[in-house]
Amino acid sequence: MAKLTTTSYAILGLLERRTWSAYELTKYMQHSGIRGVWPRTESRIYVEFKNLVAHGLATASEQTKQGRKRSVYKISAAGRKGLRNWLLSPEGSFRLESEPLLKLLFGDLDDGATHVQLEHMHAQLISETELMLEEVNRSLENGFYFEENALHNSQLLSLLTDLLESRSDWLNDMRQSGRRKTPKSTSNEAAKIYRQQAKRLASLLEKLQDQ
Amino acid sequence: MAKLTTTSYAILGLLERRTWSAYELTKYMQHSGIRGVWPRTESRIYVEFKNLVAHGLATASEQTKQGRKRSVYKISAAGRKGLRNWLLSPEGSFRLESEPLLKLLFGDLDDGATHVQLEHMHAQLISETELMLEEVNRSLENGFYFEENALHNSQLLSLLTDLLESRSDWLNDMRQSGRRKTPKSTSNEAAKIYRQQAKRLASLLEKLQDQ
DNA sequence: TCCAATATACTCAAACATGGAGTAACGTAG
DNA sequence: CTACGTTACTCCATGTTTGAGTATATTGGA
Repeated sequence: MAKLTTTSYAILGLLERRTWSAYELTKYMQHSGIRGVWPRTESRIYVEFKNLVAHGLATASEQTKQGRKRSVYKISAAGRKGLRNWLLSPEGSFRLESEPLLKLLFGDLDDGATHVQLEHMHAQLISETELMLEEVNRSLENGFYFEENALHNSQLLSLLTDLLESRSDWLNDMRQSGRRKTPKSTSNEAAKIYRQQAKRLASLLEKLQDQ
Repeated sequence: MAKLTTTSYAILGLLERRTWSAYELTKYMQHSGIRGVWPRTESRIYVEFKNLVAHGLATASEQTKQGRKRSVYKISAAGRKGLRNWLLSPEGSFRLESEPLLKLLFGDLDDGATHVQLEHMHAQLISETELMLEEVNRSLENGFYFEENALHNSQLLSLLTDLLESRSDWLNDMRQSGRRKTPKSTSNEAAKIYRQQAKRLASLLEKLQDQ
C-alpha cells in the first residue's frame, strides 16, 4: 500500500469540505486556489482517492448519475483525525521551479536567448494574471465555493498577487535594461548588484529575526 | 533511451562552462543559484550524465584522482548545438509548491493549524534568507565561480530577493493580524480582500499589456 | 599510531508524479 | 442521425525523489 503524501492530505482536506467524485474534484482543482500552491495532475486524483480508501481515511460508494456510474468519496472519522494531525505538523517547504529562469542563467551562452526568455516570461505572466483575475471575478460574482475558508483563501490570494507583482516589476526592469545597449559590464556590475542584495538580505534577516 | 528533459539541459548548460564529474556537480548545485530555480536531487545528476552521453551530447572519460576513479564528462559539439537550441525555445512555466501554504488553506478546520504553519513558514524563511546571504557573501569574498554569467546570476539573485521580501512582508501581516483577536469575519472580510486583489490584478494586467 | 569520522564517488529500489493516450457511455446542436 | 463535447475513468512510460547501501581515501584526535 502506498504511503500517504502531501497530495493525499490535500485531497483529504477537500474531502472534509464535501463529498466528491474524482472527476468532480479534478475539475474543481483546475481553477481553485489550491492549484497555485499544490498543482497536481488529473490522473493523480483518481489514484489518491483509492489510496485514501485503502488507508481507511475515506470511504467510496458507487452512484449512478444520469446513466453513467461513478465513485463518490466521503471522509471517515479516521480521515478527519489524520487530517487535523497533518494540519498541525510543521513540515514542508517553499519550492520554485522555472525553466525560463533556468535558461536565463545561461543567457551568456547565446545572444538571443535572454531576449526570447524574457518575452516568453512576459507572455506567461500575462496569462497567469488573466487566469487569476478571472477566478477572482468569478468568486465575486457567484460567491465563494466554500464560505468556511473564504478568508484563508483571500489571504493566500494576496500573497500570490504580491508574487505576481514582484515578478512583473523585476521583468519590467530586465526588459528595460535589455533595450538599452548592453554595457558588456560583467563582473564589476555583477559585484555591485551582489553587494546591494547582500545588504537587502541582511536587513531582511534582521527584520525577520526581531519579529 | 530516455528522452532529454529540462534537467538534462540544465546539466548540459553547466557542462558548457567546464568539465565535471557527477560528484563535483552535485556539490556545486547544492549551493549555486540554479538550486533556486531548478532544484534536483543528487542521484538524478548521475543518471542524467549517462543520458547525455547516450544522446551524444557529452562524452565520458575515466580518470583516477587520488586513488579513486571517477567519470569526468565533457560537452560535445552536438551538445553545444542542442544547448543553444534549447536556450532559444520559449517553453516551460513558473511553478510554485508549498506544503505550509496548502495547510493554511485548510486553516479553518483546526484552530491551531494557522498559527503553527505561520511560525513554521517564518522559521523557514529565516533559514532560506540566511542561506542566500551566506552564498552571496561567499561570492563577494572568493569571487564568482563563473565570471561569464555573473551578471545573469546577479539578476536572478535580485528576483529571488524580491520574492523573499514579498513573502516576508506578507507573513508579517499575517502574523500581526493573527495576534489581534480574530474578527470571525468570514465572507464579508474575504469579499473585501477579493475586491482589492481584483483591482490590483486588473491594474497589473494593464501595466503588463502596454509594456 | 590507530581509529573514527568525513569526503569522495557512486548504485539501487520503491514509490510518487506527470503527460498523454485510450475507452466508453451519455447529451446536445445542427 | 451524426458528430462533438462532457462525464468518468484506466493505463503506460518514464521522470523524479528519498533514502539506503557500497566502497575507498583522507584527516583529525586519543
